[in-house]
Amino acid sequence: METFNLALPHNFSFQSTVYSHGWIDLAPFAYDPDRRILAYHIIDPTGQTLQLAVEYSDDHSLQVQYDKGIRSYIKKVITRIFRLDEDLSGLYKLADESPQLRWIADKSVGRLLRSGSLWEDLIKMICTTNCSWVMTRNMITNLIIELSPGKAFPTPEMVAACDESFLRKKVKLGYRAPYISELAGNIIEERLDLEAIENWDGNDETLYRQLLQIKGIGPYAAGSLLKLLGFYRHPAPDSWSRKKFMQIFSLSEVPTDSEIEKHYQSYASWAGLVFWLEMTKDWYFRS
DNA sequence: GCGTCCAGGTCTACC
DNA sequence: GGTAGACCTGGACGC
Repeated sequence: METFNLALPHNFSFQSTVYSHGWIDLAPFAYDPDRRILAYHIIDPTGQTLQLAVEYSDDHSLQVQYDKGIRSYIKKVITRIFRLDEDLSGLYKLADESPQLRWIADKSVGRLLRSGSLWEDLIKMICTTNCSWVMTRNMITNLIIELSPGKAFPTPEMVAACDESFLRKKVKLGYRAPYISELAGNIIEERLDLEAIENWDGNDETLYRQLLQIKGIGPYAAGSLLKLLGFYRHPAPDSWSRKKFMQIFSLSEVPTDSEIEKHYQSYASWAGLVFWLEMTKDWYFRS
């Protein structure tokens, strides 16, 4: 195994990023909470599967171990996963000005864990819709077991090569199979440019509408993907966070999405991230 | 053991 | 533009 260290932003928290949402629970991520090592597999552009292990180092850097591959590519992947190039100064300024939100800056939370690629994030997001978390986990695990011998998340080419009924029955994607099959085909045949989405520097509402054009991506999934792309305006609540909001604010019934949006609208471009952090605040105060 | 509900929603047809 | 019904699956729950 080879090793290198990656410098970190001063307000980076390894634990807060790892536990920022459910992605850590989905393969090919495998986290050892005792040793605090995050393992991950990814298929590089040459088609070989790389094995990575990431650990927080006391000198405030990430120690990255890898079995093979080009270091610059691995560095790019790790930077994407941990959001190392994300500028959250606006969020922390907002948090510093509010006693209610000060914990956000104190705990250095706000970096949402991502997969090694936007493609992987897209498929995982579709697999969170209209099902329990156990099913999401099973679908992602099945995709890897059935399609990718090296334990990494399969590429669009691997998915597009599969029969739709195989994806539906064997991988157990159910009615999501044609959506995911079509998405893989659109990427391969360059009808959908993931690079353009990944490097988006335009209006976030335009990007939101573009994401909604993808079959299987509705308001919840598009809003959640926007957060993973660094645009935090949309709360994009789901059934879990609606109930959590109801519990936190002692409401007698589940709030509507517009009620949630109204509650956070003063946070403007940070509204969606503040919403998610408030809903998950107890995660960061566990012993 | 069996039936029903619903989960980190979305799509389509219809009005 | 708003709404009803369908959609895979499997765990939880009531009976």
